[in-house]
Amino acid sequence: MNQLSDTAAFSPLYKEVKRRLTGSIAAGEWRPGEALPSETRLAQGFNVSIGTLRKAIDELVAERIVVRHQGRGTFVATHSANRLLFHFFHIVPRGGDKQYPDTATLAFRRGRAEPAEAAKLQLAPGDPVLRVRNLLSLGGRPVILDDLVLPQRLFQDLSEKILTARDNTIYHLYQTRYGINVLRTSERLSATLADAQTAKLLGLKKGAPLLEIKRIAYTYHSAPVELRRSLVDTTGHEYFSDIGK
Amino acid sequence: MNQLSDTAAFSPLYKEVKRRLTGSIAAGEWRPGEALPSETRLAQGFNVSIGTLRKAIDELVAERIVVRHQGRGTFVATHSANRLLFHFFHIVPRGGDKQYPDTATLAFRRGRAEPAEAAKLQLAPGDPVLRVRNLLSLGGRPVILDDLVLPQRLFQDLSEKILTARDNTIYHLYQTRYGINVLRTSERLSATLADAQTAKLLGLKKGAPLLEIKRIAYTYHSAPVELRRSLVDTTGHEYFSDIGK
DNA sequence: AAGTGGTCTAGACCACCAT
DNA sequence: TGGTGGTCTAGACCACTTA
Repeated sequence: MNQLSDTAAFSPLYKEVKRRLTGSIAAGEWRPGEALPSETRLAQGFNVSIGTLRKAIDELVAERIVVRHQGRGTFVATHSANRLLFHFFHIVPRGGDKQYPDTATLAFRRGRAEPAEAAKLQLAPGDPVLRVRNLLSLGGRPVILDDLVLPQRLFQDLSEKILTARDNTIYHLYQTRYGINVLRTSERLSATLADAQTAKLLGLKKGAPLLEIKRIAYTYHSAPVELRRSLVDTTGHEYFSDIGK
Repeated sequence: MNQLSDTAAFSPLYKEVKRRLTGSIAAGEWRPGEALPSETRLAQGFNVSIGTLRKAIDELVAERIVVRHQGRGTFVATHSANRLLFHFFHIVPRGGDKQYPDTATLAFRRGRAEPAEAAKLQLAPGDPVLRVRNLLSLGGRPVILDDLVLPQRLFQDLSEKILTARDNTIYHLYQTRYGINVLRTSERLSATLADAQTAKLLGLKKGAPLLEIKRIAYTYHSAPVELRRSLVDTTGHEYFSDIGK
């Protein structure tokens, strides 16, 4: 008796449940780190069986939108330092263990979106954006130069002070202060040569080989929220990527 | 009444079913492209409920070991050209669509595993290996130089003739001729500069920036089957990586 | 029409966590 | 001890493919 959804397009019941749950999370009904109601209660609330409710949550778990803890409950995923380190940060020492980067903000400016940037961020050309330049160090040595472009609209009151005062990752700041949860990234990598300015910042000679990473970060419903270009000195570090399983 | 597995270690019933299915597939009981028995029959065979059987297959699908087709059956996954293109081949034209590479084999030699290679391939140093050098072209221009190291033991009769006579991807050859199904890869990327020989092969100047990719390819049970080093001219192409969702 | 996978249900029991 | 998620069952019906 629940098979008929009120929308015109057909879709399985558990997809509809998943959509409503995602909507509630995106709307902030349960904040990151908070527990959802128990499966029994949610199933009753949606008027579906526990099996159907669980199938919906299975997919949210697979997409890392929520996390289950047996005996405790189901929680909205957060950007803990560990999650960043193991999920969105791909630079590791050659033959060593992962380590946390130290970030120094070199520049913070307001500007307007170039046409190419606007297209990637789904903005109109000329829309206001924030431009941030960070220098990341690993093991005390500068390794990564990051240039970020953020839609001003999504980060209303973000200032250099707020940015540098954070005591956690930048994605954690997006999440806690602006309710923006980065879930997915798309990256394009290539090799390039250091120009004079970049070489100086990274302590290299002009013309040294650098790994260039262009990233688009997305939140719920594949909405883009950040553009990032990284230049990496791969003398002592590498980018890793595991595909499958 | 099925809860008790005959092994000492506890594990859910569906994991045991999954393990047996993986074992049968790895043993060649059903070849790639062939259909498994229907879910009803499998459930009866394992003496479990259809739900439990489906949960086991769900995980095999997630790991791309099998593929389901509604109304037709469940099939052991194959390395179709499309699967390679969309799953294991990450070089795309800047701002263009994916295309298939043309491969030319430049060298085929027998040798012995260096210590570092042996460790990555889980061999003993000095074990016999095959060394293959391929030049891959996209849009008629050479873009990628590949150097492969393969354990001789896994590719008994592989010769330059067999390698170059293939009419499909190299992973398809592994699968059809040697029963080796590449499921997962682990890659490390860095930037480097072209030496004289590489520059000549790729039509570049010595010292041009190149993307270096070191890959280990794995089959069932995370057994390594191939070592690969790629040098990519990223003038007109990029490496892409999508994380999440 | 027959057979396959896909969805959904209702309920039992187990493993784990907090108290 | 009570509540949570995790596993397992048995069966009904739907959607899709093939003959």
